[in-house]
Amino acid sequence: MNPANPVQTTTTGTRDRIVRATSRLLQRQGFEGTGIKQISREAQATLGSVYHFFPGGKQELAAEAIRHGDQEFADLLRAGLDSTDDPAEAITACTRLLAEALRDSDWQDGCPITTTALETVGRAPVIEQAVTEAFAHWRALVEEKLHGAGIALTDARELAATVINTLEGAELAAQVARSEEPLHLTGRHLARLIDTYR
Amino acid sequence: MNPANPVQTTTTGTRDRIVRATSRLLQRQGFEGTGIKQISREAQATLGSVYHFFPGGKQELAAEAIRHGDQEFADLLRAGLDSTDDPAEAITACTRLLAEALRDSDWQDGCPITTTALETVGRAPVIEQAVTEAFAHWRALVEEKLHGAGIALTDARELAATVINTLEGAELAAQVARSEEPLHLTGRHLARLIDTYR
DNA sequence: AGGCGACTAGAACGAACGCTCTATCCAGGG
DNA sequence: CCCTGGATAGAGCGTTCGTTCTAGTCGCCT
Repeated sequence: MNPANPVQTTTTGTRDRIVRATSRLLQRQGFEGTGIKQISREAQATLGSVYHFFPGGKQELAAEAIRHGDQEFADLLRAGLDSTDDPAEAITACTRLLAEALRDSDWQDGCPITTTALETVGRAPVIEQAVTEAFAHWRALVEEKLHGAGIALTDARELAATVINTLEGAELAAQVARSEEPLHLTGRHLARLIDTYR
Repeated sequence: MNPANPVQTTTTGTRDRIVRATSRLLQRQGFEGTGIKQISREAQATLGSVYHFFPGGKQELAAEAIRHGDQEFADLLRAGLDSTDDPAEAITACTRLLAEALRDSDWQDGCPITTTALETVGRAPVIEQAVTEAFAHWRALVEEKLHGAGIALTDARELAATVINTLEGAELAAQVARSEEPLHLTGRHLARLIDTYR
């Protein structure tokens, strides 16, 4: 319990496995379609462990998994945005990364939080909070890039919101159609839109 | 059974109530979150009636409900698109209608098919088929409008895809944020994008 | 009048759900 | 050496799930 001590590895190991497994399952089958027992099985943990770490039950666990997905998506976004100085090119780089990840997962891994967000909107405040924060987080990353490239702050903020929303929609379309095209197309259109602001 | 006869009212009444109730429930709570018993309760029908009209069970029923939602959304889209000749203005009219409908339902009724689409992608072919057709249907409506307004066919087709995808993303954002703003913002950005093609 | 098919009605099935509970394990401190 | 408390383990609770099944009602055709 000494805060100076390194965290014990077994504990964080189990908790972390549970969160990761939950995040992936929510991404692929949504909140209602994922059972706690399936999570514990997939995470190689027992039911007891799950409720030990998440006494708030499924909702608390899902909220934590959403935060994990938030970070995951933010990492991909950052990788795309940092790949070039040009803001329009940077967005198309993001769509390219998203398309690759989606294809490589056999069209299974779309946005890690959208399905759960839609299922629980207006009925699970703990989860909704995590979702709201994730979207704000992603918008902030894009906004910073656009503003840093010389776009006026208000324009950058508004564009960032549309960029994130459009990426969400394109990812959904790509997943349903099992095709990278909606994402690539969206990349081109977003780049064109951004270029009208310079 | 004479095809010239008017359809018997009671039969279509019950079937129709079941489809409508299913459509609304899928829109609000998704596929996994909606039970057949809840549907029969809400539709004022019995379990027997549900399985009588939809022997394929939950999936067949959901597919039919998706087709219903397809028509519903298409009607709204047409209303927006027909409200003016200018294609860019027409799209913002659509975002306005969507924002109103969402607000008036207390942020409950987003896109009627997205949640179910995400939950069942890659695991319920009957539903996926209906989803694919709905998206294609909506794209076609927008494409026709854009092409009719003088935009080249290829550009119109590509733009239509992005328009639909972006509307999906904006509706999701608006629902989560309980705000009309993402939709209005998207309307302005899409209009701007479309205007670059003229 | 009789029968037939469309439709309604809901009890019952096994399986799975989220969650609670008790029992056990085990490392670190007294 | 035992004690303590975090962590693991899984049986079992009551409920609901999707589906099946049998029984009954009703209107229409011959």
